[in-house]
Amino acid sequence: MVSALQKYATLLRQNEFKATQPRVKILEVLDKSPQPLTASEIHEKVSTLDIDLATVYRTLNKLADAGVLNRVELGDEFSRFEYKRVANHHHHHIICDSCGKIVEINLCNLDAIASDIAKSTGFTNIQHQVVFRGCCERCALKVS
Amino acid sequence: MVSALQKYATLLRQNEFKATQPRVKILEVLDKSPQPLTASEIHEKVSTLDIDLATVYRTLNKLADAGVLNRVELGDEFSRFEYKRVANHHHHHIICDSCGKIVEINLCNLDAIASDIAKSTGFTNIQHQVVFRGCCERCALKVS
DNA sequence: GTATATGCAAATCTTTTGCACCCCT
DNA sequence: AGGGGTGCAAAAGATTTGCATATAC
Repeated sequence: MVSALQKYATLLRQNEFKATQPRVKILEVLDKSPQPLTASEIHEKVSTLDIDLATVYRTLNKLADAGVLNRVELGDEFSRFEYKRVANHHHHHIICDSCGKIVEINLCNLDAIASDIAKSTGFTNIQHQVVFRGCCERCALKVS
Repeated sequence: MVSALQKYATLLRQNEFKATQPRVKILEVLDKSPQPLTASEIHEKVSTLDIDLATVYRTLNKLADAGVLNRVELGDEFSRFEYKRVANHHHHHIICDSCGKIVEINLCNLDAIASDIAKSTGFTNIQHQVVFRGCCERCALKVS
């Protein structure tokens, strides 16, 4: 228990942040979540500590800027955040249009396309961001 | 001049909308724009007619739902809209991180990936949405 | 004439910010 | 002790909505 929280405190100090209770708790919640979470979802999950929503936002922004978290945009009005488990591990997500479930996708062959785009548009330093949407297995059963 | 506006009026009536002045003007602005526009950008461009921003939003949402416009999400806080020139013409966009310029991308080989994802995740009916970001030629010159 | 669309104002929702106080280090 | 971090409240910015009036058909 204590050692688990130490892990987050150490991670914070390594990135020149003070290891405060709100930050440790937020990291714990994100580490344990199987999918990226919105600020509001995180705020609910840490409600036992009465952490202010503004603190959640400030923490998420700072940790994402420092590279401790990934900021995930899925094309709706929310920014989501996920614990970065492997440094720079490149992946994408698929979100269920019906229930909002999000699953990680590890296939990606867009780098070849990027060089074609560079050639045709003159853009350089091309990054990409992909979101898949669909209907998850559970929701497919409900509908039919 | 009149015939050009007739084109939008006809398009509106074909989709069971009344051909009002605000709607015709909004369609004209989007048709003439080389890139997708935000509600606020459209509102500025139609400022000669004193169209309310709420009307712009309502028009954009209805026309996008009806399939007359494409709703474009580029991972920032704005929804953008583009005139649909060819029915269901599938494409993506690249946006310059420096000046915000948006260019259309017509390459897309993600359909093959979609079937792999279906196999590994159980999701069905998979759509995708891709945003490329980079530095456009003009901005690359400025920086160097 | 009637249903629909618009303008105006107010509300909603996510996210940010100012400021006084608190607590890591 | 000192400076960053937090809570609280208010603000900001995109988008939506209620309602009375205006307009297309």
